[in-house]
Amino acid sequence: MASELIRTSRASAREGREKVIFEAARSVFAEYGFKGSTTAEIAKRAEIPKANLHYYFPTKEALYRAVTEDVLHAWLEAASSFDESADPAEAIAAYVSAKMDMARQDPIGSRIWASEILRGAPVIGDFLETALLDWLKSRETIVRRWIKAGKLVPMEPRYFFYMIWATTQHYADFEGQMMALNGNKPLSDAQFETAKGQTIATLLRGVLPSGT
Amino acid sequence: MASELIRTSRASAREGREKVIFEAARSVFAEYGFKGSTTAEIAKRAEIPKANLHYYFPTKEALYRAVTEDVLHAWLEAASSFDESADPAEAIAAYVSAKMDMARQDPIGSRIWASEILRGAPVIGDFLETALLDWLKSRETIVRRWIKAGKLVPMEPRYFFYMIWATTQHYADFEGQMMALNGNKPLSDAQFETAKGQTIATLLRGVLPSGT
DNA sequence: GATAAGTTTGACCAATCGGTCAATTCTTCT
DNA sequence: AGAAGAATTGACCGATTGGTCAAACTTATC
Repeated sequence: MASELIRTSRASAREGREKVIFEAARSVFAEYGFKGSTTAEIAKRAEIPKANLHYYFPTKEALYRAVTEDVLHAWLEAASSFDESADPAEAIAAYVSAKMDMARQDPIGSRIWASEILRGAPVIGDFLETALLDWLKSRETIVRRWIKAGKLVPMEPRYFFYMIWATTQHYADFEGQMMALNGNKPLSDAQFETAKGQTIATLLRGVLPSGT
Repeated sequence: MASELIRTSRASAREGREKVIFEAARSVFAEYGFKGSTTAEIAKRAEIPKANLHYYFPTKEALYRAVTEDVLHAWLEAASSFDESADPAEAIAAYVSAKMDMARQDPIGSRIWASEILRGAPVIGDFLETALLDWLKSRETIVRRWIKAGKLVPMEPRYFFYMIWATTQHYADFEGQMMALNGNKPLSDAQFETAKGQTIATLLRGVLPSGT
């Protein structure tokens, strides 16, 4: 009983320390990519000695993999918000909205993803060719069905998803550029909501048949 | 006369060697970012000894600055293809087309840009706050005029440009992801033309008043 | 063909890299 | 209190980093 509580407390203390390192690693990897990141810098941001970091994560690569898998997990969660049972406008709006919110709440995750792709996706390559491809194929089928039903304009679904991914990713990856264009301040909540609403509106108007 | 010719020949030989190093540097910087890149790797891709690289470019930073300024130059050229005298549909189509072609022809340049932004734009920061901001402001004015004239749907022009930048950039930066989703082959010319046409069509339908 | 300038290169340097290790301190359990 | 394990840390290791340098080699000029 007591031992269990204590073990739990110890375990949760460990979890806490792991999380501090994990978050430090996320920010460094997002900024410098895998090669450009150093365990010394990660340890510094986590405010622990470097040797202690290697006690929790034996290698830089192990830490990077942990961070990357977490990003994958978040991606899959957002992906599930594309609902085939809904009508196209609702499904697209919900999906874009979820991805925009993700970019807003976790820009670092998006940047790690971008950094991985830029480097040739050595770690998430498998995921792209399997889970992501499966997801895309199944959604293409849905979109094609909607097109046939006259609910969407004729198009190649794939490139439409690329537009969605591009735009939502942009709000995370190019935050620095947007800040420079916004008086060196990040987008306010109001600005972001405007951007999100307008993005959804433009995309929907772009693929919904006129007169809808 | 002879001396001039010879000097020219020597100078052009130098130019040629500089270009080899320059291109090697572009590919390495695009892949690993500034911090993750090494002069050894750049020298290897340029097929020269590292010491020789430092003869032409004294420091890694000098080489990176040269590469970055070149990217800026290309950006400005594409920017000029947004023609205020044209009608909105034409101006937007021409601009998106130019940016898509740029992403296709020089994905490495786009990736260097992205990598810079991810790292907080230490080198091109000034450019973003001056030239890019000026460009954006002037184009916002034009777009607002079009909106007032009823030629475009009401919107915040800024976020529309973000959509354009995002999408075009995506075709360069996420080529790896698109390849993974395309049987590990890059987009064919035909696929790319389809993507480009569809992107332009969707964006135009998204901002042109219905019945246009 | 001698001289000077421009170019190439292996050897080398201090600093930093990812990672190890043994000594120490802290926690938990009996 | 004391044994046993978990966690912490400074010192250290070989490899790699950006960059230097002097010696050798080319090229252009008289």
